[in-house]
Amino acid sequence: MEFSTIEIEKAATILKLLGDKTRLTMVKMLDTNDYCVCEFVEIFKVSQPAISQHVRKLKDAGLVRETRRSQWVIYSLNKESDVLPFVQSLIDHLPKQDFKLQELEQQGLRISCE
Amino acid sequence: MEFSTIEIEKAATILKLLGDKTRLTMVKMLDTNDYCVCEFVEIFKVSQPAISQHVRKLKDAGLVRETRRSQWVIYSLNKESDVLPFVQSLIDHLPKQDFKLQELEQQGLRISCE
DNA sequence: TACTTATATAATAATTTGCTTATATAATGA
DNA sequence: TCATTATATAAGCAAATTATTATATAAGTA
Repeated sequence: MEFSTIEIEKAATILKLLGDKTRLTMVKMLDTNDYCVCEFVEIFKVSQPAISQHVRKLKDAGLVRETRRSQWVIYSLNKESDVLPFVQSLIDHLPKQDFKLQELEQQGLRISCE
Repeated sequence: MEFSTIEIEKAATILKLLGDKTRLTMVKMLDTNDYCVCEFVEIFKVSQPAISQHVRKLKDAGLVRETRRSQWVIYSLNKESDVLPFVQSLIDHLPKQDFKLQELEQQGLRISCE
């Protein structure tokens, strides 16, 4: 076997989670940068509660972590997730989403909370 | 880029399709053997129409092909699907399901339509 | 031809999903 | 303290999903 394997049931759960364009894009974006909720709101053109609900599902699956930095909550990929290798091999097939970050910057909407 | 990429939207559609334990298992099984509907019915403990509906979704996505051999309809992976590389890299992480075939054979339920 | 076996399709019901709006909580700053 | 900004949670609703049962179609066989 080439790779470490993951139980079919667990894999199906992850695939279902990522079988949504918004969440899949979020995970691909988080592969190269951290993002706060308000940035996702700008990018995905849906309501703030909708975004909160998506990131919550990712968090419940252990795929992302959240860190509060003053009034913002920053989301990042959880490098310690046991399913990350599986997820990583999957998102490696997706085109980079860096242009979304650049759009944010051009609109002056990138958060930098230092 | 290491791999050929697949559009995010297309990827999300495939992941949603495979985000179901039954369909994901089917695809993993079809990676090493062809199966007919009645065999899937035995294996998955759901009704025959439920199985037909699952394989239909896989077929609509171009992931499997069907061949009629006398009264049986045999399903196989469509080697020409443009998303097969993506799907393949994903199911490579799943444990082999050969034991299911062996169970079928032990119960005398393996179809051989020659 | 009539019966059996294998499969597909239609109709339907229960559950889940993904959004919305309204509201609560948490941190910041005047 | 009070207002503002960022985020989370709750409630409600429409659409999608996945199973079921009933029925249609297709092939094989007596």
